[in-house]
Amino acid sequence: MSFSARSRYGTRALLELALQGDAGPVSLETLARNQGMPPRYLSKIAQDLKRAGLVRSVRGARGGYAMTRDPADIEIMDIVRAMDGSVALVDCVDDPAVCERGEGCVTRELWGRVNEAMQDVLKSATLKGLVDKERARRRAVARASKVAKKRVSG
Amino acid sequence: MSFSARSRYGTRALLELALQGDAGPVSLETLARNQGMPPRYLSKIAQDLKRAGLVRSVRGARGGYAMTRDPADIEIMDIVRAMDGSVALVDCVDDPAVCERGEGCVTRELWGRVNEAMQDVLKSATLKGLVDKERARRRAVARASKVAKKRVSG
DNA sequence: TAGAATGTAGACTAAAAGGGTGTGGTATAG
DNA sequence: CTATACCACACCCTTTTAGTCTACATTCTA
Repeated sequence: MSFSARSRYGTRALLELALQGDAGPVSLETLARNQGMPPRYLSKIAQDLKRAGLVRSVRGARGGYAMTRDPADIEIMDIVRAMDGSVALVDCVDDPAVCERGEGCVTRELWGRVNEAMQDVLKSATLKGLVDKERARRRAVARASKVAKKRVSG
Repeated sequence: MSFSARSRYGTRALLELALQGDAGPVSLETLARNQGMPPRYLSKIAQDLKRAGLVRSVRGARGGYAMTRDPADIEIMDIVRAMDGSVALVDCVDDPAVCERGEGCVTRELWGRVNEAMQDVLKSATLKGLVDKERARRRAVARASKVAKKRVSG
């Protein structure tokens, strides 16, 4: 029971893309380097993000990937779903037929509640939320290092 | 990202055990049969439940497994933890050292929130809760079938 | 006390999933 | 034309998962 590297990488790739703004497509190389991910693996992930319509690609020299929509309109849930296919902690939650125990199963109802709690967070968080937090964090870091320098030189 | 069979079996085993009440130990055979689980596999699971102190075992003829505490004092979280070791959706949530990105990672903070949401449900649900629901369900089923019979005969 | 019914221990295995690499393309800017 | 991208897809390795098998220890009951 854990998030796949796919989902985590996918989210970070999209985060990086959004951070880069609209200055033309960003290459896999850059995305991978900036976020510390295996470039070749990321290339597969990028394909899936593209298939899901979360990014578009530009081929050829100076190509790369770019956002297709406003980060505010991308729920993290969308990313996870694109990466892992489903976001169900237990199959029978989505598809009762999977289990002969069927509807009345009390444990299933429980897993369903857990599932829902998880998805609620995933749905309420957007890419924009991540971007804003990351920008704030970077500002804070920059400020702190300026203070540190001042202290050293002073 | 899904619950292991271990956790699900473990929970159902405990549920069945609690449903049986205090009429002496219940054998693996019975537990497995009543809940539709592979008996041999369940035997391993039962070992782990025992190691976690969630059940005790009685060896020899007419032996089996029995509860060690009030179902109201067993959180589903306890069971899942006993079965899967950890209940973290992503390692770095428990152990920051896992990831060189460290504290400031905004995605990590997000996974942490998801994790927490999930664990909240797992902690708030107790075995007693499951038992009560299952008893209620069975009563409802019994009532429905009585009505059906009446209708047929009447 | 024999033997049937039980749990205990741990090696073993088959299949799947997960994470990642490699190779040989195709498109496009300059 | 060529360097720089993406693209498709086969391949590989390791770990995990779910489950079985064998041999053994304990205890009830006849």
